[in-house]
Amino acid sequence: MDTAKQYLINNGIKPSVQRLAIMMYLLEHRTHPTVDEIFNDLSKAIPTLSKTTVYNTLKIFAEKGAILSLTIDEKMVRFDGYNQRHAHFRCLNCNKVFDIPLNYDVEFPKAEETKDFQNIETHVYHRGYCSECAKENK
Amino acid sequence: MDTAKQYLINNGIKPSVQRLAIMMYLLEHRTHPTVDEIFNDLSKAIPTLSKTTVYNTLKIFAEKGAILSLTIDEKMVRFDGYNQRHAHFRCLNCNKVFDIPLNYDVEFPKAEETKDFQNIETHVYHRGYCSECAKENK
DNA sequence: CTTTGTGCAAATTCTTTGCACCAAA
DNA sequence: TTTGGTGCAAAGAATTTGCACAAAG
Repeated sequence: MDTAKQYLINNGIKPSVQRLAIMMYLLEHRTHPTVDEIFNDLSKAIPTLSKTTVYNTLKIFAEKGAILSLTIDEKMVRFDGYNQRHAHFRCLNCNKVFDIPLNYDVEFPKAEETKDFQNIETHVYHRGYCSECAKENK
Repeated sequence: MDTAKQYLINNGIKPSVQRLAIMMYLLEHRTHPTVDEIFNDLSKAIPTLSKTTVYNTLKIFAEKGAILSLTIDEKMVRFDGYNQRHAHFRCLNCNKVFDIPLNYDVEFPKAEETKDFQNIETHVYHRGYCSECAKENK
């Protein structure tokens, strides 16, 4: 709770009840939640919460670099409050997103054409079938 | 043209006028076009073309593995007919998507939790500012 | 006070669906 | 004729926008 508050301040984000709740939610739920999931869960505790605020807040968080917005899903954006290096895996059947270890260094290539590019984020995504769904598809 | 036709057949896709045109478009335009871009450009040559057909067709292509669907963009899906290993870079300012070289091997990790996962596709995405936009932001 | 955040409703945009028509085997 | 592809219009779903109100300093 205080950790989340400090984390927001460190990232140049003014804490509010809503922002704190959303940040804490992301820190506690490593499930790459969607806007809807966050909204539905937090609405129980904060009945006045609006989905617009969830959208606004997540946008600010991502812009300030406090969280990562994941585009691995075709339909909607997902969010990740986790700050350690890892890759993602989305199951093409059940659509769940998993964290998976990243054992190698992902470096931005120093090619001629891209040497003036300013790289901010690097993402590694895998798509396939998770252990559960791979079993069923047999 | 014949190449595209053969390519479709090899991937188990029955060629039609529309499908051929879309496949050729993707092979000729390495710009990771969106549905709208494909539709607008091809409408000139095929005035009866419908956006639904573009959607249908791209979906089939991606399912059969003939093309790659890219989720690097927050708003819409992009498509890539290129079949060699490479990574992508999206400019956060101008939103263009670039191909960038992939100099290292991206392997699926053999961790305990993911050992039964069946990996189908691996994507490496970068986000940042392209040379043009990095210059402007100075 | 003044600035900034919140939340409702409406609008926008991308994508999918239902269904009728068309084309090829 | 039967199967599968195409295309229109409508529906659906995620996200954004405009604006009024509330909160914090």
